Amino acid sequence: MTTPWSPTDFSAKVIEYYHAHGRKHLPWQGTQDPYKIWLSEIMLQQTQVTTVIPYFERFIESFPTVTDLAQATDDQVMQHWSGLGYYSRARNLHKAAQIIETEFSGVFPQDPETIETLPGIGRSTAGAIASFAFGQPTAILDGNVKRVLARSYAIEGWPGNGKVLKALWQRAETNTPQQETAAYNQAMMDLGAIVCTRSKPDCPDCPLSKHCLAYNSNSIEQYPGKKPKKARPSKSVYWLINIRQEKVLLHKRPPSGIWGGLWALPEVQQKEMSPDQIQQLDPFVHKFSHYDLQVQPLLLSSNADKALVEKNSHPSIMEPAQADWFSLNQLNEIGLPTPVSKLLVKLLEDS
DNA sequence: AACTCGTGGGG
DNA sequence: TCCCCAAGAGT
Repeated sequence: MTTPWSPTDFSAKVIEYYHAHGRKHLPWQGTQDPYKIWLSEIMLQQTQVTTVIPYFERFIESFPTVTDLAQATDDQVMQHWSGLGYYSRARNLHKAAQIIETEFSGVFPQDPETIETLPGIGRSTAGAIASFAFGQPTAILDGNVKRVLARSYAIEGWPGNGKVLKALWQRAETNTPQQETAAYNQAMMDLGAIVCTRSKPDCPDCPLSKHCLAYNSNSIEQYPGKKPKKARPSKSVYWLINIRQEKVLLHKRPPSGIWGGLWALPEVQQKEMSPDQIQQLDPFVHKFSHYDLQVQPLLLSSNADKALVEKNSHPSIMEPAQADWFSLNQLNEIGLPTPVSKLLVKLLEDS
């Protein structure tokens, strides 16, 4: 019977791993600038490191400080997030930058409770910023830490479950050391990303294997518990492609809902145009994590009734979407959903 | 508590 | 190809 790690021995092993093998040269490391650390933490939410790196570099180049970000337009910010997904992150980031400017005189708050009041920053992200930027002894609990803790202490159940999450936070708080917290937090994520991976973990080389309850009971695969799977629904829509004088008509999507704040092709559920006014392009399926979107792109001929298009493009009369015409160059200055961007690029290549 | 919110990597 | 899920947060 294996005895579990004591919190002090656990954190000592983890910190030792940081000095020997931890990641220290990612683009947002080697600085204590809270703005850069904050930006990286937001981009890294549910997004892999290799995906984030080029977005982070471009973003910092265009908006080097929180003041630059606060003063940027919505479209500028969304353009820099285009393709990264979870666009509420970008809208909340922009809002938070303006709050920091107006309510905190441009100075990033240091205590975790205040940091967590900013939009888009939850408990774990607040803990990460407070420890990395300000050296505070705050705990984090991202996917990596959840996996390492669930295995080390054989914490059963899916982390999305409230009780399981509470148990994981309890263990995270207990094990987070008061000293060298930043090194500990970074190393926990490094262990999860490099050694304690979700498939084929490298237990023989893990500094925590000696007292890892899952490893020593040969039940690594049971931890963390898996998310219950559900059927993915499917939606069908038409996208209207209306090109006049080298410009394409786009609509700005409302702030809430899918692709909020991005410019997309006008979308309708049914087509009410006569067949001679439209050309059906190749249909395709865009797969989200929670549903499939079946898209039938419709290329409108130049004599199609524009008024009809406009009418169909506004599902709600109460809240008409913002619409505008964009030239090819202007498409680089706004946020576009990935499938819209791909479709337009393909269309322009063919013509 | 359960659901929503993107996209891409890797098995 | 299909499926899981990533440095989670908001509602």
